[in-house]
Amino acid sequence: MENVGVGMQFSDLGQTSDLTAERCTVGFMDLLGVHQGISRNTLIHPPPMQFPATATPPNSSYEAVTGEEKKRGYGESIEKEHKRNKRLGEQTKARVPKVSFITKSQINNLDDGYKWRKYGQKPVRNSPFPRNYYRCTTYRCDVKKRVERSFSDPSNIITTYEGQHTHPTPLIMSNRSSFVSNGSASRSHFGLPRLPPQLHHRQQQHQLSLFGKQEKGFGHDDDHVMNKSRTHQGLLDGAGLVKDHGLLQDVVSSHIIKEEH
DNA sequence: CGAGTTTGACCAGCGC
DNA sequence: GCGCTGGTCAAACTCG
Repeated sequence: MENVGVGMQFSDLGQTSDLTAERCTVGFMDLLGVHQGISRNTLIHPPPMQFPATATPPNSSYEAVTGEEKKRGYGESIEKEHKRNKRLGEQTKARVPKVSFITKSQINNLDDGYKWRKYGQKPVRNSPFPRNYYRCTTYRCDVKKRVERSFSDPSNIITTYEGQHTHPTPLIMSNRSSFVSNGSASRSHFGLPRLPPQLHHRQQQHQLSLFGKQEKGFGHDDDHVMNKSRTHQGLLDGAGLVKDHGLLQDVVSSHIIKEEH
């Protein structure tokens, strides 16, 4: 598992301080109110699922850009976006929570437990990879996300979520027994990516590594699924909710690079 | 047939 | 004013 160092700048109410990646992770978890069942080695989960559907996002803003990205101009684009958002924010007085993070993955469209509908695609300046625009398909939920592949490191997926879900994740809404008792429960119930066959095995191994070493040694795919189900039960709290909010599976290595409100 | 994707067109904001 | 760019729309298309 890769754990790229993150040079993070955390600014909250005017205070700015440098944080290590570890501190950053913990801090983010604090912000999200997630403390239990996550080891320090656990990678950051995609944020939108961290926010309870009705919760107010953390009242702070920070940005974290990997040194590499900053060197190569990504930080600059964020600055521009900051300016733009500031402008728009001043105009509208209704700034939407916006969270960006980098995910290391071979696939573009990670299944984070929500249903997304693609509504646009644009070529990115100075990048061979297009930017994709998605919108939550749930009725009256206006959350959007942008997904683009990092030009500096094509294995990095830059995802930006905008807004807050007005509903629980489908993962949470689903009946616990339906996927605990049924080994063939759909991947979406677990928030697992529906992978193309050629990527399936690789990604699955990647994901399994997130659940601990006890997963090693299960060679058969069905065993993978079944044991993954069991492992997931370990991630379920008493109410049948997933402690990792259904995201852990999606993140091979992700780093929050920005959040703003 | 419904849901999702693709893709060209359109619009607004910004910089020059 | 004009061109560029990011974001969105919507018709056509694909897929299950």
